[in-house]
Amino acid sequence: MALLDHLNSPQLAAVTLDPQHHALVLAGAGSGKTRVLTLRMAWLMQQGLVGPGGILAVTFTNKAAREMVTRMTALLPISPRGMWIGTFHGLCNRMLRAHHRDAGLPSTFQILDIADQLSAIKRVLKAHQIDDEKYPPKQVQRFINAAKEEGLRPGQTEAHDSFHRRLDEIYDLYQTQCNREGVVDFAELLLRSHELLQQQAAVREHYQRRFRHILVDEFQDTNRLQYRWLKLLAGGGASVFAVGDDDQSIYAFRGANVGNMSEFERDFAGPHLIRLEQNYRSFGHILDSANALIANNDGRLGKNLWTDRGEGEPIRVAETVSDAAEAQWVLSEIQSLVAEGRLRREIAILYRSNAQSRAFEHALFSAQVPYKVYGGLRFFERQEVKHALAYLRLMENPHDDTAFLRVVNFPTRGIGARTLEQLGDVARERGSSLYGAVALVAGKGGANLARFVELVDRLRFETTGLTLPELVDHVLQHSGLRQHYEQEKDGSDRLENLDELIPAAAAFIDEGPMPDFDGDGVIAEPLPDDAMPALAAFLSHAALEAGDNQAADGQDAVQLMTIHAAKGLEFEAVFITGLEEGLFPHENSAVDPAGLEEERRLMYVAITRARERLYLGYTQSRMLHGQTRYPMRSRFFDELPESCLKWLTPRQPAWAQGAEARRAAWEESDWSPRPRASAAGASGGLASAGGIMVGEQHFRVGQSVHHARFGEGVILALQGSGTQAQAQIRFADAGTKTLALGVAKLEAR
DNA sequence: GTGTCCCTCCTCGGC
DNA sequence: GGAGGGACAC
Repeated sequence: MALLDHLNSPQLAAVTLDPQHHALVLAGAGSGKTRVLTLRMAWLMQQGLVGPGGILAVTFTNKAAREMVTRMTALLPISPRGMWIGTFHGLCNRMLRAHHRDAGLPSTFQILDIADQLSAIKRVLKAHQIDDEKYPPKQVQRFINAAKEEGLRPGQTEAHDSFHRRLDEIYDLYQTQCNREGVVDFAELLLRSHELLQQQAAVREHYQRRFRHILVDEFQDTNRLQYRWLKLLAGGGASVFAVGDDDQSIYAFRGANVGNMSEFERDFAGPHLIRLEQNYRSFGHILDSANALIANNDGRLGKNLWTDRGEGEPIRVAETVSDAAEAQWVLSEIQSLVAEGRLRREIAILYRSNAQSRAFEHALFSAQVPYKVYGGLRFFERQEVKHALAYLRLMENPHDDTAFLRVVNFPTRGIGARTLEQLGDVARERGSSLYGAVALVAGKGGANLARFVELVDRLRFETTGLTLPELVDHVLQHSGLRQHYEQEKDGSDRLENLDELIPAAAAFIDEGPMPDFDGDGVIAEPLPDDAMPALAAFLSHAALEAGDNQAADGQDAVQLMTIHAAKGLEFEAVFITGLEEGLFPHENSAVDPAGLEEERRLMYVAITRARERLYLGYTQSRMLHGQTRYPMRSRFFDELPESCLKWLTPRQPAWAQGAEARRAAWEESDWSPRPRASAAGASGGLASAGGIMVGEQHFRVGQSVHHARFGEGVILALQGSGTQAQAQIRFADAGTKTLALGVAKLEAR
């Protein structure tokens, strides 16, 4: 059958697995994962084993979902309309819209993005006079989201001390506020949807009957709640086809639980485990390096990538004197690659943190090499766009206090902090929204508030019956936003973005009618056919899909991005830069073994992005937080097979690395490296990474230490010697401290 | 009520 | 080094 041509045998086994069986597909980088996933769906339908309505396919990003739909429709002449293919959040939103009453939500519920959520939390703290220094909003936000991702409601979190009991109370206050305002945050979409399925038998049974095949992409990135949601949906006998790679799990820091992979094996009674290990992307040296590196991690499910493409070029490594020099090196290599005829868009510069992009941008810009930086603010996250959306949200749901506060005095209309404080007090007393309390504020402030409410009501009234793009245009014009940015100096960029909302709305409408929330209409309620659902859907879209961060200009440009952003992508040539202790592995992650393993997986992801050429760079000195650091080269170099590497600069022994070595070299004005007495015996290998002796103790950068008061930490930098010796140490709980090694009692770990 | 300066803090980031 | 938030002057 044409559908199955050119598949290797594990791929074929996965695609044509008995439809009754569950499967866990361990799909290595570049092993044809997306192809297997889409072919599996196509095969099931082509064999008549399931119709489009019986499939639920879930991904993490909108991009991945779109790609799946595109590939699918290329394989089979079907409309993806009846199919549930989307992100976890997108699908949960769809379910909650259809069953909002059963889920206890207003039909007009709005979605808070992370920024909206943070401002909602700040309001909670303020309204209840909670000290925001003791309970920093960001920390409260992390606590709430982590609790929700574990499926925990207020009162159910582990409150073993007064601090956490208070956090739990704040969580409760926050949730009450969200419920009153009719808003849900991202984690709430998941949690509500899970509770809906759990508590409403009719809804649960409906979807369990409907979905016969559940497919999950990037399964290693699922959190506990997402896994429970899947389990609940599969509870009616559906087959689950989970595809993932434990070695590419790089999102534990935001709640991903790789443990779901082994749990899946248990819960689904030993599913068929299929390994896709043949790599169609990279040459041998690249894969050998990736395999050797990742072998240093414990508890892997186990997998070894191989290729029949041959060894290819060695991996080129360079040490440079500074971050600027590193950028110059990368630039000159890129110029040679381009001269050889490679496309710039096939070349990627990868880094651990966004701050590193500046040096590369500077070098590329000066040399007039086109480049594109990924990351940063995206369209729907821009201030001016969020302002416009806030007006739209208020028209849809006037009790959305977050939206209210964002624009109540923007553009300024004489409503200040004092007036808003009064308004807040009144609203709290009456338990109403800010909008609902406006009439009770007297005086000049009250009159201004009344004018604002009139404006919103008028906008709603005037736009009835308009199409979505017309509606948006009207609001931009009559809210005063457009005039505001016209008058503002340097406001032209913002004005452009603002106006871009109109075509964005038009494009949204063109993408097709609103998804029928549930095609069979048995449970879902029919929706009225006027502009309001379009607006509601558009607002969901804006929250769930923040849009591109930069318009694609079609120019052939070098790609700059973090390694996280590069996951899932591939390039002919890849530069992995800033391979230094403290940066990569990052100092915040090096304190515990789990963090270090995640850094190693990140390095694994970075290496496996390259098809033909791979370059590794590190530097002797780097500007970080406005300070110059003298880092050691990354420990990951010691985990790569020497036979795969080609050093473009001499490989310096480990003792010649780091601050102490630089200081010594400078003081002695002696650039011929030789071992120093303090590091005698150091001759390569992990344990010998330079450092200094203080009394009987030997310290080195990257070492884990214990301090009686500050707890566990890791040495970031060393300076001085003997009684003058100091160490900069990052402690897990106490932050970064500079300690005198002769005085501080440190235990080596 | 509004605008400006200074102080702080600092990974990775999709939905 | 640079963004964002709070304190303070107009």
